[in-house]
Amino acid sequence: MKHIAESTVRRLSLYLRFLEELEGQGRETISSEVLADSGGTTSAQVRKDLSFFGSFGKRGLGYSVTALAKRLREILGLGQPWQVVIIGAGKIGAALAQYRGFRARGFHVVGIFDSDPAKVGRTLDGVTVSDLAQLERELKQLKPQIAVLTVPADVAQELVQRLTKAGVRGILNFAPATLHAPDGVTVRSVNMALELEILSYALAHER
Amino acid sequence: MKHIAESTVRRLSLYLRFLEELEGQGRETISSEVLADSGGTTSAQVRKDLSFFGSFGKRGLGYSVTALAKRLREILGLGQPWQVVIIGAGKIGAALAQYRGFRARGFHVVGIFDSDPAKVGRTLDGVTVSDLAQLERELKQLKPQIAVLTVPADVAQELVQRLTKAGVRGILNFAPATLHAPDGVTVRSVNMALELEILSYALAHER
DNA sequence: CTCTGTGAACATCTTCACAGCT
DNA sequence: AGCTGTGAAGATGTTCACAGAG
Repeated sequence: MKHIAESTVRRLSLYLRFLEELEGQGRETISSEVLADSGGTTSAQVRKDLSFFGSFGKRGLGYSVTALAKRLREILGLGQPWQVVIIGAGKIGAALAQYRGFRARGFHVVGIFDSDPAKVGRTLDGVTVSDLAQLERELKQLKPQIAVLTVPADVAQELVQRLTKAGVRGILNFAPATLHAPDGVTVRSVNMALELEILSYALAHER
Repeated sequence: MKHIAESTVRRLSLYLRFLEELEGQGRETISSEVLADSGGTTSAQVRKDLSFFGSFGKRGLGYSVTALAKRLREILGLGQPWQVVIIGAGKIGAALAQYRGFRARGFHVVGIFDSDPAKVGRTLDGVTVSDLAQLERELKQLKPQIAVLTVPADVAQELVQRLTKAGVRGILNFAPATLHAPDGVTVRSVNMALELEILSYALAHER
């Protein structure tokens, strides 16, 4: 398969979110025009995005809401559930552990780890916080494909190594650090302070 | 000034983070090559990014760490502090209110609002949660330039209207919704579930 | 001789515009 | 007639490669 741009994948997720809303409303078909508005883009962009994966629409009619939603779930890899572990049970880690949006999308939090003895043993949304020292041992059982990193920046890279060695293939990083991972392991970083700085730039440069 | 790509602004933030680390270490100059490694990019990209704003380096030598850091702070609009209000004192709102990285960068949380009576009156990191019904009245005093939205998706757009009317010019949105704002108001969205879905796509399509 | 600054070449992403199904 | 699917054109972002300052 040809390489697909991240911006395309991001839009596919937005389309899916909107399609699921429409499914709930019992709507049967939708045009690229309406789908475009929901994601803040253009109808041509919608059609181009979808065309990379096949022809799902009917000319003169539009797309079947349920069929397209199903197809998008497959494309995005949401057909099967993913096992997720959260590393770091601080404020953000705890908030994510209890975030309903994850489970709703098929991301199951199966483990939470922290090195702080005061946090180990607590339960967050039905999952007990384990000692980070037991990470390798527990991952053998849990076999998560994805890890969410909410630890201080200075230990983040070290944890990428440990997680990778334990078989994790995707990491969502919230630490303000540039991380390196071996081939075959995908790392995405979300950096709240950086998002505010981009906003700051925009405000400072308004004419 | 010519329009600057978001990807460029994002990299400038990363360069600044690394430069501040170097400042702490007492290092005086740095080459585009080393700066590139820190942000996961190339030396040509670094020089191009900086060239949009002027010539800050010395050929044969590199860039002065302190001078470049100072210049980047100005460019990013971090010269003066920003007043920030957080709308929504749930898990994520509370976590952000207490996040050290914001204050360190000159983003001051001056107000937190929630509509839940159980949360109003609580204190988070020295700021008392106010009733959302009092938003307009309190914003007249606080005069924040930036708002962080951590509310349910179905009320997010309505709050964009209220905040915009009250003079807020930048919104960082954590609700899973596509928001529309009038000209002159910048909205950025961070969507955790969507980031996991992009990861899911990458894992599902590994060869 | 080193390392910046920058046009030019290249690659990638978006928009246009229209042929062709339904 | 309506709306998709898609090459081609256009816009935007990145890399190359080298002249030239220190």
